[in-house]
Amino acid sequence: MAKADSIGQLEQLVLTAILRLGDDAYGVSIHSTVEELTKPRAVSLGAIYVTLDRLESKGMLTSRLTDPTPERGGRAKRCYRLEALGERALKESAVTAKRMWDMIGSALGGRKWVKEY
Amino acid sequence: MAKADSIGQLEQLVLTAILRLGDDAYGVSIHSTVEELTKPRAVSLGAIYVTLDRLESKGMLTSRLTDPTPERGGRAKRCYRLEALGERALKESAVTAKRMWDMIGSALGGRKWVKEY
DNA sequence: GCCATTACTCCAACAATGTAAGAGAAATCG
DNA sequence: CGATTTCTCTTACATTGTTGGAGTAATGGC
Repeated sequence: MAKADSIGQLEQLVLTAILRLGDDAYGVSIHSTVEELTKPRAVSLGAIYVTLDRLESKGMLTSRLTDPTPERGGRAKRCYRLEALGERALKESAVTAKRMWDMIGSALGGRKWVKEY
Repeated sequence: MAKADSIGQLEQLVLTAILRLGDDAYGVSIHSTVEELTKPRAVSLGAIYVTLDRLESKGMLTSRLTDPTPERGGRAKRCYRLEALGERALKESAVTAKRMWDMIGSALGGRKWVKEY
């Protein structure tokens, strides 16, 4: 393994989406939440599933299959749940991200250096 | 190339350090600034140089060799300068990082969920 | 029942990035 | 000169990112 429990960018984004989505975190909803974060950059659905698999095998999250919903095409979903290990890794990487944001802000003079967002 | 101008985690950290260091951005100083951000996680010097090379070949930064300083062992340094392309990529990824931070914060109830930092 | 359609999951192959470990060059000090 | 210190750069490999498409279920209309 690379190191303790470091995670990559997409992994962070995926964990964040799961945290936010709570009980309704499954492939497609996670995908759209992630794209909300990376906008305007797109992310393919496949990338999400691959990342989900890897995070699960690292023990950062667990999954279960739900019953199909009575919607057109609504088939069974695999819902994910954030585990303690995953939450810890997410928080740690978020702190680094925040420090970076602050450093950039102060280096650029504290003024608003970005209008979007 | 992966996509437009997306950059990885270490790349973001390195660009941030260069922005912050201004005229004194070279391998060793960048390394210590990056570790200040990732603390308590360590990063090897080699990782920094490799990343610097890659960023330079992408046109995100340029470098020049400086004259040696009159210090014990003070040899010539290769100083880096952030180019427009790099600054743009950094800002973009920083915005995503900030959105993630905010989403985590609101998902966790707005309370202070981390004491360190 | 069948078929078109929709929502969703998962795999395989490849590209980019992250990381460690160590070799090697240049300068100062005694 | 030789020891020491600061710094750069390379190699080799591990992990993560990304795409594109295959495959499975369920619904609704005919």
